[in-house]
Amino acid sequence: MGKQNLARTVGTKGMPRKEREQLILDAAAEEFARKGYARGSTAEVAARAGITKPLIYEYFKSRDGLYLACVIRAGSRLVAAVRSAQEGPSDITRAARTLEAIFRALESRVHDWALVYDSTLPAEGELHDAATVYRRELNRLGAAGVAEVLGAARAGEALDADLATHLWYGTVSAAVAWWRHHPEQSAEDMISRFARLSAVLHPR
Amino acid sequence: MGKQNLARTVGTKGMPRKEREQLILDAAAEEFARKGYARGSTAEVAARAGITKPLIYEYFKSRDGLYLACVIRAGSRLVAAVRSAQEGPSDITRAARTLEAIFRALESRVHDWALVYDSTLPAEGELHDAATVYRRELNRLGAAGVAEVLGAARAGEALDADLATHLWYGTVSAAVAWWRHHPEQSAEDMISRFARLSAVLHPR
DNA sequence: TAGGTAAGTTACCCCGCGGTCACTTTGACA
DNA sequence: TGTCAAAGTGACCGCGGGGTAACTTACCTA
Repeated sequence: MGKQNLARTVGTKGMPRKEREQLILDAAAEEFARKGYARGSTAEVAARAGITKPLIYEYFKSRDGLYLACVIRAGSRLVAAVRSAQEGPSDITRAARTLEAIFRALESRVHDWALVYDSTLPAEGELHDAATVYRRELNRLGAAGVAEVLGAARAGEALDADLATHLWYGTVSAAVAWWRHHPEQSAEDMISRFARLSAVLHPR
Repeated sequence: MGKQNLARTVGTKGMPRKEREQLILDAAAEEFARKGYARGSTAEVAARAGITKPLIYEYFKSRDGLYLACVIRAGSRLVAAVRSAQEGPSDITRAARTLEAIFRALESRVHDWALVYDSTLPAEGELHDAATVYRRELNRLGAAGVAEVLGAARAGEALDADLATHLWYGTVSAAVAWWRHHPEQSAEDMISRFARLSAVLHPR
């Protein structure tokens, strides 16, 4: 008795491991989102988290390991949100629902998007693979909505659909980037802005 | 006589200065566009250009000076192309003309776009200022086209117009990024793809 | 309260890259 | 063909950042 959770607390200096882990991840997400994968530094992350560099390596093995954890957390959250927005009618409204889900998921976590879509990630390797998994899945889900907007306009070649999907996420990325410069906007604000614009562009 | 252009040719080892300058700029543009400002290295640029590092510093003073020259060349070309596309009727066709001008200007120079819109540029300083000048000008020109598409839909707030302009360039950037992955496409191909897509999205 | 173990830190190594200096090579002209 | 200035290079420095070894500190148990 009194021994079963010994290993959990022994040596705990100041903070339980899980909690500190999230703290580091928060700091890293902010740092990497601000400066990008290429320019973000582990020392800076440590400073933000109020600890020192070696502790980060104790927790995450390497700089890439740290970024990987960030991407996984951000990516899986996003995918879950977008996935749950797929329920409902399979018509033009799906694209709007998807978009709204993205904005709501990013509320007060705007930088998560930048982690998954960081353009300075290496072109190969574990990190690239992980990011690609989330991008591909978000792409797949987004493509469904895009396809329904394009509707029966089957005329286009296969590449047109591919391009359209890229444009979709390019546009969303631009919107998110704009949002980061206007942090006073709520998710609902963004949603209604987008609704207004798309009404002008696509009057049905 | 025979002395007036002495200073031009004396010591010319292998190649006149202007020519080598363009050669270095080509190599740098490719390197920086591939890896981004943050990760591009001067040694690699030198290798691509078939010379050594100190010569780059002889020609361009510093790494930032080199990038600056790249941005100026790329940015001024783009601005000139887009500007000349503004002549013509002030109606919905302007946005299309602007877009076409961009694609044509980028034919066989796709990476020029990435140089001006590189997201890893420092947030302040001479380099940032220069890039901002071109971005702002392209933005201003693009905004005119966007405004005419939005038309009399004055209903939106002022911020909506700002957002719309950002979305415009986000979308163009996405298209250019897609183009870089499909280099076999010609500018005309891209233009007609875009025409098809926008016809579906915005049937008038 | 003694001691053992995990948590956390200090001080260091190493490498890549921006940047430079002293030296060598080239070619136009007398 | 010898000379001299410009063109070009090899070898080096300093610094910043990833990564690690060895020490110190805090907490839990007996």
